[in-house]
Amino acid sequence: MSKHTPRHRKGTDQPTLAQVAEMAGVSSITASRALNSPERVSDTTRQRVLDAMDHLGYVPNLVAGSLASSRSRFIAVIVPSLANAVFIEVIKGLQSTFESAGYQILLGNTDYDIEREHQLVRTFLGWSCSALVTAGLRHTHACHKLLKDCDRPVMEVMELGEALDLNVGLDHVAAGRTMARHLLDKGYRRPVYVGARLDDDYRAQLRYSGHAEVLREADIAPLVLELDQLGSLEEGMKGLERVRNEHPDADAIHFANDDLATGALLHALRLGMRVPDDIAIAGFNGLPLGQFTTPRLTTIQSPRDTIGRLAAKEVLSRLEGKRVTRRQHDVGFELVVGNST
Amino acid sequence: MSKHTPRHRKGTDQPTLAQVAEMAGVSSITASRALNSPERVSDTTRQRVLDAMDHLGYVPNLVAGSLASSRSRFIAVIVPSLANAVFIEVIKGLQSTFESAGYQILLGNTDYDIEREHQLVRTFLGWSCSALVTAGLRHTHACHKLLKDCDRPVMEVMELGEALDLNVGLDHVAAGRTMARHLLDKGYRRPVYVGARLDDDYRAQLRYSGHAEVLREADIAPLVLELDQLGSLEEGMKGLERVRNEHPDADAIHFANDDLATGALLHALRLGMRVPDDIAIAGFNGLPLGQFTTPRLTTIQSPRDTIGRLAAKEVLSRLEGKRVTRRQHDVGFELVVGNST
DNA sequence: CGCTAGCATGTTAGCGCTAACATTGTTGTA
DNA sequence: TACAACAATGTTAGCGCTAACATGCTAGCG
Repeated sequence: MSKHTPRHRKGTDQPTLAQVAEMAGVSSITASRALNSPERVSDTTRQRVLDAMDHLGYVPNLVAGSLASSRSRFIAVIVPSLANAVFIEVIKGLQSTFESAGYQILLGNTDYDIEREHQLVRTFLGWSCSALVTAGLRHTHACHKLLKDCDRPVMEVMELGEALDLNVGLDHVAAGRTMARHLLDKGYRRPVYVGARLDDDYRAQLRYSGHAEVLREADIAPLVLELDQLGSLEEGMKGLERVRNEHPDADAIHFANDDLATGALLHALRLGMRVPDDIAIAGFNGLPLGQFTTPRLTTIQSPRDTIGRLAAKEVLSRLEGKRVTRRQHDVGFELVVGNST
Repeated sequence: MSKHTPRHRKGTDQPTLAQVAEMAGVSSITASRALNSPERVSDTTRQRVLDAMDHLGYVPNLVAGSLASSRSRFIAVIVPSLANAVFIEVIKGLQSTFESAGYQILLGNTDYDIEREHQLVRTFLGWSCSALVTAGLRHTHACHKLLKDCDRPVMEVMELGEALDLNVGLDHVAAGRTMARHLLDKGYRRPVYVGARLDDDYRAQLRYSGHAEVLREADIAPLVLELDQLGSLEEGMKGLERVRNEHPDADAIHFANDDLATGALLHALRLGMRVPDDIAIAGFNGLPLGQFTTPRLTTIQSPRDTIGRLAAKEVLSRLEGKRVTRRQHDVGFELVVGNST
């Protein structure tokens, strides 16, 4: 015979919907509806409920709501780095669109580690996120499976290719080709591609492969040089130094991004080098920074804000149940010719 | 007489702990413990449970766990803007520290609107966040109350002052004074303070008040000029133009931040002006950008990464139940004299 | 050999909310 | 007048997990 000592759990001592409902003299489901589907409750009742909420300082417990409805208004956003302005701008685009649709962003940072991505995906799925947005098409096998089977919109951004579900980005190989062609057209014959951690930042590697392809077609052996830090002015400076030491006859540097390129450009000017006469410098991204230097940086403008906004818009259409016709969107890119090449 | 048609709810069709437990031949609480307090389960049992989880592709439902335990491992982080590198760096500092302690960051962006902050605080409390970190000491009355009564660590960062609970930041008035003094020491007598949206970015306003104070002590009437965009190179360029039109005799510009200052500096160089001879330029923040120009920008270095890390560390101590002795930490600042003043 | 301490595991009862179905009253219409 | 259609509200039963208490078993001790 078990004795029935009544158990007690702590909970938060916040007011609950039931208390609000009692105060307003309605059932708790009515109080719930007053908040979540106000059109299903009469005006007078709704007002009484809202007054009671105000009075008690009620804050809805979204965890409980989420469990009951098995929907959270979370969007998981997974990026490889916060140090790079590119991802920040994509996040901004995503955030403004999702927040105005009443979704909350759950931000995860992988530090360019796909194992970490897998872990983040698990966590976010555990929070019943409504959709996932992740940078890139490369995942661990397990993560790929998880994303494929998770039965909610999955958006892969930044690059185009064979995607799991939705895909917004640009063709990085083509971008690399475009810049390499520009350099050849301008008469440079000994360009060096300088990136950092290319195994991790494989989009930079894709751009390099486009670059190398064009050079080989012109019978020029491609040269590549790899740095340690992904995108900083400081590291760009080191990049310039290393090119001067290791490839003293180089006539152009094609940097993997604008941060590196601008760092090198400003350093070159400081050393009294003439850009582009002594050495030409090109970047990738089209950050404002590079457009404020003298000479202006030659770069490739990527529509980062557009990626964020478009990705969010497509995910929202899916969440609203609309049939999505196009799963893939190429946002393109634009060669911006400055005076540094 | 009610008929008892058995009801069915959908849920997610994901495997549950109960299924894992059944497969492993244990009760669900044991399966739960195998994950959350492994030291309370024997090695063999734990292994059987973990195998079953693997086999079923189990992903823990964190929403349910959170509801049951009324703890969420979320840290709410509220910043006024993502456009500003300063907040990004603070976020990075917070993120790396919290993530390695197993907490997930919930990011909110107020766009410098304290009503929006209030709304975000409500949402995040609704998610049972373990702690809140917010930028600044100014809140709506209702938000202040909510934060005061929410019974979890609240950390206010960026500026020092009368805080709700924990506080990590620096003295912006003193920073403004320091830069103004530097300008006077260097012999400038007609400096203009240039900021943007000072009512919203009230920390810039605080710096101005320090600046103005020092000028008045030297019997110089402070001048201020207000721009529309908070921090962009482009807007800094406009700032320089406006100063030239509206205060043609100005000999120095004290910008509210380095983005504006650097934009003005690069623009001045492009126009062929001599800096600091024709006009001196100073900033605030110590972004790498300003240290790469020629001349280097005079600015005030704020330890942004430290703010993030220290804030996270203090919050974690509190979450781990340690008695916190100091609620307030002044991270200080440092005048960095470049060649632009 | 009885007793206690402690470890491994189980039973029960919620956490606070909402889906699904049920009930009541009110209106329109043939 | 009867009845369908609908609008407003209520009842019940979970969502999947873990806190709190309960139990059984082994080891250690005088």
